[in-house]
Amino acid sequence: MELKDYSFFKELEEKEYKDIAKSARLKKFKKEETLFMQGENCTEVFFLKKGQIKVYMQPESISPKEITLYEIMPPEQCLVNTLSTIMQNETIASARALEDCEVWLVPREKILWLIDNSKAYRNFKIDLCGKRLHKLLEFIYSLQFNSLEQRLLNWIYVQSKERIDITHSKLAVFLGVSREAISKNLKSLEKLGYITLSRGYINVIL
Amino acid sequence: MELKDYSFFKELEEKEYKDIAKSARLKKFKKEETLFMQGENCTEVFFLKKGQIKVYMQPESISPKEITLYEIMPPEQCLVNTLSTIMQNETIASARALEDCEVWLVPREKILWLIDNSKAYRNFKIDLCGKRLHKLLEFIYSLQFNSLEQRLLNWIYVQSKERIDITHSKLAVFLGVSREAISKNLKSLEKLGYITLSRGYINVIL
DNA sequence: ATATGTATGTAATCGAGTTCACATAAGAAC
DNA sequence: GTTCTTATGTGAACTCGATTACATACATAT
Repeated sequence: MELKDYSFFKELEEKEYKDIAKSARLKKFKKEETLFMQGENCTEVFFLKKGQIKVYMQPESISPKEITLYEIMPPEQCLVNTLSTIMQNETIASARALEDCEVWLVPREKILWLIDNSKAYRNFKIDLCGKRLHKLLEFIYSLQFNSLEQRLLNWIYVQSKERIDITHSKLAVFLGVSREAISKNLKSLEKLGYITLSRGYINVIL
Repeated sequence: MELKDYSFFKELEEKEYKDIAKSARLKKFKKEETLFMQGENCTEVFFLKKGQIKVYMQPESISPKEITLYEIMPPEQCLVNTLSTIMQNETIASARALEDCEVWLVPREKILWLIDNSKAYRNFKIDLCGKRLHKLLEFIYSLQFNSLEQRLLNWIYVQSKERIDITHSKLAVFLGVSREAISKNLKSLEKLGYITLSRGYINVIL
């Protein structure tokens, strides 16, 4: 996906778009590389060209634990990154490349200009913000009220694939629980007839 | 707090402000009354004149359980309410008056107009959004990584009062846990020397 | 001062997830 | 094939909070 393909640029005049495009720098991130860390202050907004990133939090203590807040692919943008950039404060979450990524970095001033001058960009951001907030609240809801079994089942259905390639280990990190708890609950979902399990993937029974 | 006291109105021309003020209707909510329920679609944005409201989620099943997402007082606005109004979708949370409230309801069109025409309002909303998101992520963090004892201690310090008037029961509903768990953990914080407990209030030891 | 309602303390039991410690199984590499 | 690595299964002990069921303490009204 090219920079000009972001819907809101269509509304801009050629000159204005060029100005923004010129200010953007393209950066590549290898799989597993960090885009930003919690505690850092973002100074540019990411426009994903290629790849997929995930945004997560880790406990203060050094530990392999983490919990995934959300994952992003083009043409989505990261709300945490945008708000940290605009507000010039520290992010509370981190972002990591899930695969090799290419990203345009657009500096803060251009984003501020876009917000003030592009209705399309404003709408894009409001929409982003609305959807992200909704999903974060759903996330809080599930942490608070759903059993792990229910969270797993939701996760499986959200994938909307018949075959999901993932190990129990990775799923455990994703959901922020132990691997054993994942194995046990998946087994129980298998007994209930929702899925069948194999090494490295899950088959969803429709 | 009067409608005209909201900072972003100062930037508007008299005529523009009058137009918005005219469209707003003042509504009173008694303590405990519901401002909106999860599943509803907000059509107006709340401008709190007086009082305090809380935004919370409840499980689907009928139960007295709930978890508080945040509380609001003038001149804050509710992000969930704003986004539901703008995006015309269902809220995933509910709001209730913590005390007798007075609220101006400003219709959707005026909010859209403000976003497009008032830089001050935009900044107000971006700021609101940034702060709220930050707190929601902190909230997710504490649900995921902190023990109840730690969450309690954080809550106590956030109050930044020497004497906090609250019952264990209300605190339990607020944090979405059982009253017994609150009593036990408060007792343990008392033994650790952080607080002293009395009927109806907590004294924080500085 | 006594009665009443509400707040708080506490103990027993249960359930869900963690941690630790292995056992076993499936692929990949040799 | 055999070996090695990684994924999965499983059990035991443990922790934390939920639930249930009371006991007790405090505050106010009468």
